[in-house]
Amino acid sequence: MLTLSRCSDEDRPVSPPTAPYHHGDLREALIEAAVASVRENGPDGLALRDLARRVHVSHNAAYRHFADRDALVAEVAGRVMGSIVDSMQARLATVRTRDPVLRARRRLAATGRGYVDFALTEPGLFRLACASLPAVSATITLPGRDPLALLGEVLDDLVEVGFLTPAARIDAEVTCWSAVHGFSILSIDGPMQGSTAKELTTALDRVLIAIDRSYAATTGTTIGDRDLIG
Amino acid sequence: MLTLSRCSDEDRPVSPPTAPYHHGDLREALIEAAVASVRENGPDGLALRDLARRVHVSHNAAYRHFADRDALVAEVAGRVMGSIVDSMQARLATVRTRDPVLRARRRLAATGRGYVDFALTEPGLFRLACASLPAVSATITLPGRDPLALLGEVLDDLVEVGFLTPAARIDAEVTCWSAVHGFSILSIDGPMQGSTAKELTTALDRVLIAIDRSYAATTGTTIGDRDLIG
DNA sequence: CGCTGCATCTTGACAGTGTCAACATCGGGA
DNA sequence: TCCCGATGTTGACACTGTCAAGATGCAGCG
Repeated sequence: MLTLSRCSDEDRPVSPPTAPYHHGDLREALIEAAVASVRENGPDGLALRDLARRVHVSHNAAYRHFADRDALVAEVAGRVMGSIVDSMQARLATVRTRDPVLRARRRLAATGRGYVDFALTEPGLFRLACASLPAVSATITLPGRDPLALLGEVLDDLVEVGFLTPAARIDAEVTCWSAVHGFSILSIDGPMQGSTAKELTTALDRVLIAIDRSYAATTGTTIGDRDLIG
Repeated sequence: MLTLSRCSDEDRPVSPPTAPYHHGDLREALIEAAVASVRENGPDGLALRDLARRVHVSHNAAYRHFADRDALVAEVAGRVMGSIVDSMQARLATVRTRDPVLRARRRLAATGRGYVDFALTEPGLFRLACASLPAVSATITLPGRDPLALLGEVLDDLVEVGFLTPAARIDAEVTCWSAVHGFSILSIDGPMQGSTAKELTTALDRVLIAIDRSYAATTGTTIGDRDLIG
């Protein structure tokens, strides 16, 4: 084997045909490449030099657009947060119930389902978002792209329709987010990995029911355990 | 600055006085060094070569005791799990209540408090355990060293005293573990980082109360919201 | 007591990574 | 038109994990 012939560092940064010296939008291209890479190889597989190769640009070109590696992953993590919001909203859109109380309760459950949907569908990206959570929460999350904010709105509705006591509303984000986030982790990396989709669904139902029941107790609302399912 | 004078690779692996060629128990020394390193610099700061320097041994010596880096961190993560169990048990030991039902409920809360205690006290080690959760759950966790198993016992007690319905017992580990795990994450890396100890305590109380209330509802037990506090 | 086998540790090398400094190139405003 | 600043490139350095080969010392056997 030729020892030096394939030093990957010297990979031609010469672009494919018709590529100008200045890349069209290198910043965006790098982010997209990063998303693809994390999707395939998980957060640990992310390497600036590898991204540069994928985009046909020299290593170091990224430094014109990101201060360092962490800045890049923070940006990607921010986008992932946005995608999580999308996933939650997709589930929210499926709630058609008219009755205000039941509707609000089902919307809370839908929020959780959407969150877990994303974790199960994109485990690599989800792990990245978890691992770089400090960086993300340091960043100003764009309005409408923050899962916790969306959760907060749904919880507010729950108070408005009288299902949730204002006292119990305090720190409710923590409880709810914890439940679905923890469930996601256990599902993709913990003892529940390898479970069938059906098993996961019913387990998640139980978690969501537990939350619902907990809040019903604050106002003394009588509920049925299958209210949230269907 | 002298450019080459400090190539750290050539750091003398010559041991301090009185060190034999064969290290006494290199494996254990490496693990302890790893714990110290993670405690200081977090999971990402962990480097085999750095550990070797700390223990005054050449790089590569670790390979006689661990297949690769991942094996080392898996071992460390396993120990961390054990420490988490210790922390939970420390809290369990403080529950002195006689009344069986209230005792079982408080033991569940104590379990959660112990888990969060560890996360707040040792955020670096806690993050390592989270990040390498897949590796840990692949390993056979030693009996009595598994947080989930301990949680399971406490939950069984809750059924025995009639506070928790057998039906609600199903997947209860997931709900409970998710709640405290998620709370820990939010506290050390999420939007709650920077909160005072008091704020965190009352927030955790609310989470634990929500769980308690949820389970009380399954058997129709009437409870007071301050039962778990004090 | 001496020799030999083997687990343990060391040396040396290679590929890969992030990051800094210096240089090249292009496009748009004076 | 020219020049300057943004963008991209080249080259280097320190650091990492990991493999292959050699050195070393203990333990057990003759």
